[in-house]
Order: sequence, then structure tokens, then C-alpha cells
Amino acid sequence: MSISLKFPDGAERSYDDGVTPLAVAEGISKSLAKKVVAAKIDGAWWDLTRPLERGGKFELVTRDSADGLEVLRHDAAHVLAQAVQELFPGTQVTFGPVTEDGFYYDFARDEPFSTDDFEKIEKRMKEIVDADLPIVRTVWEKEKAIQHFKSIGEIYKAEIIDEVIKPGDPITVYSHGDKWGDLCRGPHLPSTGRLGKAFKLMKLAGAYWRGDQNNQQLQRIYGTAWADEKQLEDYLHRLEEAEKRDHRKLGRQMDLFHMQEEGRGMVFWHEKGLTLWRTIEAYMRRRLEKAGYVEVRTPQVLDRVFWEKSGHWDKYRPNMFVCETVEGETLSLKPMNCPGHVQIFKFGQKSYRDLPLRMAEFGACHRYEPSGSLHGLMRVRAFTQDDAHIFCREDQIVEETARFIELATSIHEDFGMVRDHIALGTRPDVRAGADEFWDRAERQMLDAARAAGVEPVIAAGDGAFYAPKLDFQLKDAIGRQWTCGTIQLDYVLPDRLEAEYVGEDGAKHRPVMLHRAILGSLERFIGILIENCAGAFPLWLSPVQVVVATITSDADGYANEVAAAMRKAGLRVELDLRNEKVGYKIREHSLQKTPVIAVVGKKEAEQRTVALRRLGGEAQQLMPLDEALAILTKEATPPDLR
RNA sequence: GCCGCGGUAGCUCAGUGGUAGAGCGCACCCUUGGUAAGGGUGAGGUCGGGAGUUCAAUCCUCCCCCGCGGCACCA
Repeated sequence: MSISLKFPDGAERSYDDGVTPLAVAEGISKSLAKKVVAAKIDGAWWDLTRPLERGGKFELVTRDSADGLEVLRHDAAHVLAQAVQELFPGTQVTFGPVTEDGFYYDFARDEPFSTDDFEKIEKRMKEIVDADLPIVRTVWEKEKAIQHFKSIGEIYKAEIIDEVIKPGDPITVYSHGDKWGDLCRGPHLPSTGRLGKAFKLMKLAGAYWRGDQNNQQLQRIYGTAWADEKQLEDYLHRLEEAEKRDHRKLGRQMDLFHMQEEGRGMVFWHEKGLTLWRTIEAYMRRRLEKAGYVEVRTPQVLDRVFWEKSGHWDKYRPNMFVCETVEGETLSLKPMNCPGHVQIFKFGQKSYRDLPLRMAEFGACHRYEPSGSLHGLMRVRAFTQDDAHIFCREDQIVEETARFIELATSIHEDFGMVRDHIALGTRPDVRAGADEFWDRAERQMLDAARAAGVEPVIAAGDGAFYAPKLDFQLKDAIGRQWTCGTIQLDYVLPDRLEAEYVGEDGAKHRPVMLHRAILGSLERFIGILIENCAGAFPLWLSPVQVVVATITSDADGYANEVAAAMRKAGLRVELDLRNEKVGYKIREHSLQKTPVIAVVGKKEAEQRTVALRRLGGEAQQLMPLDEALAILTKEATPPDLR
């Protein structure tokens, strides 16, 4: 018998039945056989040493491909598990998948691991690689497998097989020589030697068994693994680079803000940080006004009774900052702006002619977030949302949503953020409302996205419990994704708080509410902006736009004139008259990420010119002061005013 | 909230069972220098907080607080 394999380049060749992918690779070239880690037959994974059972579309997966890396990392996880079990007898294995940059493995062990153990574990892993143990795949029957894992004390594995694998489905176990084996779907390398040594253990963390807080806490060891040493080094270098853009670090270095322990999750905005904030806020106000929004402001603290009516007291209480007065009232800081906006909507009568009513607020909210979730500006307890609620009729939902998508897209672009995709969060398992409602609501969101020329990616089950939503996924300069901007449909709150408008028919109707934000929170968005540009803000956003630096004190008088002229032209300017060398001043302001340094010395003073030096460049642009003013003010104009 | 790691000068970090150091920054002095660090001098610390062991604790033990990395959470 022979089988026919169809290769990606279109070639088709026949082989003897039972040939292994490794043998096929060897038949093609020696170097290919060296690089190959697994195969795919009609898209399904196949181990290199497992005899092929049928022909079809055939692909050899090499270690430097994305698929190949996945195989390597999976093997790295197994080698890690073997090393750990050999070094720490009594440790149980649970689950060890591949991640974006590497892998992890969750272990159950009474004593804690320490990062000090990493060296020892890595050493043993390398010994296992050197031993080049053959990796053997065996197929088990469910009951037998459960018994086997129970008998060797691996209760977690037994539980997975028992609960996750359907009766009759084959169970595969991969063994490293006769020393070690693990339940696994595969595929795996033919032997441990093929893994190579471009791996490193990275960090240690707690994790819950099957991701559930009520379950036992396991110890997770994270690692990274690559096709070769060079790739590993590049990766470690990328991590260092990412660390340099950490907004917490830059925030301190650039004197933008700070946080301290008496106010966990709360931000002290310094002058420069607040300048950034105000620039963004002013820009947003202009954009919202042009887009037909009205701006309001609602109380910071409201009576418990109010939150009971809105439903928050019931559902959101653990996250609310609640306080009591000497007179015995119970109040709460607002965790959200929506109920407040409904009050403004309800004040007086609304007609269908008032709809859609787009009500915006830079709403300062407080939420008691779990201590372990706090993270710089990204996750805080006091934050300001660029919030708005659009009150409209049901037949206006699609148009309003489409308009919002266009507005948000344009704003994100103005901030230099690139969109990856828009996600449509559909009905979650636990939800309010009948299926017909969800069918309609999801349809409306989808239609709206398409009306705005966007095909959303479906995020099944990610909707709010009362309605579907669209989330904007942005991608920053180093490829990380952030959710900025969301629009959620809400039929529940208007009903609960009895919002009404008078329709064309003279009868009272319930409006629909669209909750929406474009930046999310100002705090978080500023954090993202900082990391996106590594602190080097575009001129219009930069807290300090120009530093006028003198060469010698001869130029002090002229430097003052230059700075004054720039300020008059609306630029944010600092003056550096210190008795230091220019080189020193250049270095210091460059490290502060000042976009433009205007150097003035005797020559400039005589000619009434300035020498501009841009951040990141070494060239000097010598030009008359008037010309510099014209160029810089033009460049510093916010994008919506250009 | 849970697990692991950490907390020493304004910042970044070294260090020791006998109460402490560097670089940068800061102050003062000298230097007026043409595009990424000119030189000198000096000030600055409850070694996160509390308790314990010890003749003696920044160091060892325990508790707490905070930070960092994950997990869980994030209508």
C-alpha cells in the first residue's frame, strides 16, 4: 500500500504506507530534517515519528515557524515538569500550556517554590535535553488512564481525564524515555534533545486550579522558549525595551504624577501631568461639542437610597466607597455616572424631538478595586471617564452607534493609536432578557458596525449581562493591545429609573441608553499614551513643548525675549539660563523628552535667530525667530484645529 | 483578595550580627563653555512599621504595611 502526500508547494508524491514524517523530511534534505519539529496532515497535528496512516495535504513544521515554536514551547513545558518532579518529589503536575512568548506549567506542591530554585531547575532541564530522551506517544483507554494517574498520585490529571475527556475519545500520553510521562494532546518532538537550550524560566506566580478562585491555589512557573539563542536574546532585549516605556517609571522621571501609599490607586497629578490632562480634555470637549453632545456634571456623593434605586447597591456594593455622616445618613461616592445622567434626562419633560440626546461628562468615579489588581495609571480607584450616554429611540440605535464608531475612530487616530479590531461582545451565559431581545440587539450592533464600514470580530459571551457591546481594540507602538472605547446598549437602566419621553403619538415611551466612552478613563489613557510614545509626546500634547537654552550668559536677555515671544504665540516654554554647558543642557532636556530645544548664543542674539534641535535628531535648524514661531505654532496646533 | 519576590539617601542600587556606602541629583564655589555629562567642596538616612532572639539587629525570627510579577476580579 502507498499513500500520497500533497506538499504546500503543490508537489504530490507517494510514499509507502506507514512512513513517518521524519523519514519524509530526511528524504527531502538533511537540513530540513534537522529543523523540522512536527507535521500536519490535512491541517491536523502529527508527530514526526508517528507512522502516517493516510495521505492528504501534508506540511512539515519547522522550529522557526510560529507553529513550530508552539511545539517547542509545549515540549519545554514538559521538560520543565519532568525536571521539577525529579528535583521535588511529591509535586503533582496539572496543566502546562503554551503562551504568546513561551509557556507555563502549574504545579501542586505544599512547599512554595522560590525563584532561587530556577537555576537548579534550568540546569536539570538542560540535562534532560542533553540526555536526548526519546519521546514516545501511547494511546490509553479512559478508565485505565484514570486508574493509572490515580495510582501514581496525580489526582489533578485523573480529574482532567475524568471530567474533560469524553468517553471513547482516545487519551494520549507522551513519555520521555522510561523516566517520565504526561497526559497530553501533542504533538511533541521525537526526543528531548531536539528542544535545544534557548529557553529560560521567567517568573513564579500563584494560579487557581482551573482558573477558579474557590479551588486550590497552584504554583505556576513561567518560561520562555525559542528556536535558537539569538531569538531568545532578542526576546529578552524586547522585554528590556518595554520596561523602559513603563508609564510608572516615565511618569516619575518626567515629573508627570506620583502615587503614594496613603492613597492606593489614587493619582497625584503634578503640573506637567495635569498640563497633558488638560490638553486632552480640551481637545475632547471640542470634539464632543462638534459631534452634538452636551456636557453636564453630576454629584460626587449620593445617598444610599439613590443607589438602591439604580440597582448598584445590590449588585455593585463591594466596589463602592461608602461613607456615613454624623447625622447617620449612608452615602456613596459614585462608581458610575449613568444613574446621574438619567436624573438630568428626567428633569422636566422630554419629547421625541429632544432625541437623540447625547449627554457627556468628564465623570470622576471611585471604585474599590481589589488591591492586587491596582497597576499604575492603568487600574486605579479614582478615575475620570470620558463618559457619555446617548438617550434615543430604538430606531436610532444603529445610526447613533455608527456615528459613534466614526467619532471614536477619528479621535483614536488623532492620538496616533492604531486600531487592531472592534470586538462585538455577544450574549453571556448569565444574562437578562429573552433570546429574541438578544437576537435583535446583537443584530443592531452588527448593522451599526457595518454601516460604519467595520466588520467586528465576534467575542462570544463577552457582552454585558443586559446587552451586547462593541469594544475598540487598539494596538500600540510595540504591538500590545489595549481596549479603549466601548459602546453598550442598555434597555434596563432607563426602565429601572423610569426615564420617559413623549412620542409623536403623544404617549409616553422609554428611551434606550447607549453607554459610551472613547478614551475609557483619562488616567488609563494617559498611561497608554505614555507607553505608546515612550514619553516622547507629539508636540501638541507635550507638557513642555520648547526649552530655550542659552550657551553663555551673554544671551540671557535675548533668550528671555525668545521665550516670551513663544509663550505669546501659545507655546508651552521653559527657559534654561543655568550656568552649564550646552551639551549638558541638551542631554538633560533630551532625557526629559522635550520635543524642541531652541539654543541661543551670541550669534543668534545678534542675528535674531534660533537654532532648533528636535528630540531624537542631531541636526540643527538655524532660522529667524519669526520663522521658528510660525513653524512651531503650526506644528503645535491640536489635530482637530489644523 | 490569593501565591511568589522585594522595601537601604530625592532617584538607581551595593553592603554588613558591632547603628552604612556608590553613582546621579541637590547646595555652595570655580568655570562663560557652540549641540547628549567641565572641576571642586558639602549637606542629606528612624536601613518600610511593630514585636521577639541577642551583650549588641539595617542584617536572624514572627506579625503588619506598601511596592513589583502573576492569578482571580474588571455589569
